[in-house]
Amino acid sequence: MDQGQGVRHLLPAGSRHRHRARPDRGSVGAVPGQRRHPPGGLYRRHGLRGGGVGGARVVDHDPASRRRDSHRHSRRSRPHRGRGHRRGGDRRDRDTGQSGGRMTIKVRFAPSPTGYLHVGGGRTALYNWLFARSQGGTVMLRGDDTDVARSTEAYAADIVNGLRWLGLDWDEGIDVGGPHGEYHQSRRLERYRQVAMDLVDAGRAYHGFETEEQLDTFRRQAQAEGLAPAYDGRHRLDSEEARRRLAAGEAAPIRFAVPRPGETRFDDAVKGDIGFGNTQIDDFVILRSDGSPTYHLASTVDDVDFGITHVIRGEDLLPSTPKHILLTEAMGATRAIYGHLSLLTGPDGSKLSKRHGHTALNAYRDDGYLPEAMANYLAILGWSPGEDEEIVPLADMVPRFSLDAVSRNPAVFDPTKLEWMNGVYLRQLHPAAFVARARPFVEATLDRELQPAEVDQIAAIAPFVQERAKRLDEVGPQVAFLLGDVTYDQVSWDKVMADPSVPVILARAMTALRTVEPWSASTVEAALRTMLEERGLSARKGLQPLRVAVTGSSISPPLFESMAVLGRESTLRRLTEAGKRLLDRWPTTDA
RNA sequence: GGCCCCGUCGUCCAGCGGCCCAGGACGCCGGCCUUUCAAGCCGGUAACGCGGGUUCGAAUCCCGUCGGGGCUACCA
Repeated sequence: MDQGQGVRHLLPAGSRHRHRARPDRGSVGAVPGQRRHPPGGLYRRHGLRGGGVGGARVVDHDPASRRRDSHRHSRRSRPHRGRGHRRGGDRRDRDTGQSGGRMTIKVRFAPSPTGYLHVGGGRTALYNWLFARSQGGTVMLRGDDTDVARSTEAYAADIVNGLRWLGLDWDEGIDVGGPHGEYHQSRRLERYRQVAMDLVDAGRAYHGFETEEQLDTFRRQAQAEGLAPAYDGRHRLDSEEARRRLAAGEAAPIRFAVPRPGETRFDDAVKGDIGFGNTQIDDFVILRSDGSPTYHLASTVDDVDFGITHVIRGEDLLPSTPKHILLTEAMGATRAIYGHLSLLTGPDGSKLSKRHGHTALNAYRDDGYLPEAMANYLAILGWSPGEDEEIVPLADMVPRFSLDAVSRNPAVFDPTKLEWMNGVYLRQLHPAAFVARARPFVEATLDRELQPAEVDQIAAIAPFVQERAKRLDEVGPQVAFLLGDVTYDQVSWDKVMADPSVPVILARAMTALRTVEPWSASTVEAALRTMLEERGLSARKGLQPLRVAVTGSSISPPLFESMAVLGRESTLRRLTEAGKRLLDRWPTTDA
């Protein structure tokens, strides 16, 4: 077999040590012997005690991990995660799982282009990136497009764009190329087939001729008996007969022969020690009867071939991790370190999905969220930079990131907090940058491009919009009054303009404003305040009608600045127009 | 059903056996500021799921229980 070929040279010397248990370091409370072998609980937790006929036998072909197993520890014995421990020179070792030497870590984003980039996918990518960058490792972007029917170019493009938008980059991958040449799984089909065939030759996999009924019956029965509904290969044909049926032209998928009994365990980089009894793992299909690879095969082969050292992914893949480990080791390769991130959920606690609102990252971009805010929020959702800080730009996160500081709890995606954070980032923007970022949104509101003079007008009012906006898509409506005719907001008009004092206020304001010289926010303010005083009006009462008349809404940027930017002529025209509307007793909207 | 993961304010995070009648942030409530809306500032509300055990001492360790979630395909 040649499966190992693609990997061997990618694994630096010393990498065999990486599975060693991370030492219990320095914690006052650690009671080593006891903690490492929790009384009784461990096996029960993994379901290997009850009726444990064969008992738990570790089937493990990797000497390094066998050594690891000899002082396996429960997740509770994970090294302390406190701030003090996260700093300093020992962090690298703990994160990489190695206890000596240096290993170049390599991670991958492996989205499948069967949909838009999901916020959860973005977060996973972000954590991968943060981890790699904080460790001086490399990042790869792979296209897991084995599902030909559902994969599209458009989705693939959306994923690349979304990742870039978030501020991530990668050293090799589908769009940038790299030393491995081809990063699309759909173009590596031959390789997967070869691996599958080699596995068959080695007796680690077989052509499965079981019928749907057989499988169905098996699962139903297992379930009825309270056993794992994991197909155990009982209908597997001997290779002689299988060969015969194949030769007769029958198509059959290739299944991996899971060694049973046995146990597959691993030290998850975020969850700690996890084990599965092999009876829980079915003889899963690795190559479909049409010759295409399943996710398990393609993904595992690629992780091996591309030298991925750390597989950091969503917790939904945790139950299939033993399959990947078994496959990897059957290929003669060294397994990667796996780290499973808990899922993002909706307010109801179930996996984030469309019914919870937007799940596509691009929807947030279109709603006027800043990528900086999005990245920050996503990072904070499940990880804490410490120091009670939450506003931490991506670049600052890098040196502070640590995988074992990642939370094991699922996190509710809270758009409200995202919005708050977006406002914080919006306010931090340089005014010119704010205008530049807001411009497309204003153009979208107007449905046309902005003239240079209009951009200048917006720039003049922008600081006042910036300090109150939470999203970029609020800017258009806020500044629209500057760019064309006013549109009166019905609710505002009804609420403010009905008062009998309004016509007089409008008239006096016009008189006051006609002589203002020069025309500026401060002179306008002085003139209007004088007018207010003469009429004995409060600012609250006297200014609102002017606001509605000039901006069309009772919600607007500050009035004096708005008038200043609008200009005397337009301001007076709008006050006149509003007055006319009142006289006509025609207080409707369609201006 | 089986397996796995998870359980601190409504939400996110901190907490690593005494510094905790639990801290920060969002939200919410109240106040200040104020030309609207915001922003800002000040204050308040609110949590260790439950039961045992270990210990002088438990949010922290152990066991159990309950609850939530994920997976359980020739999808990924």
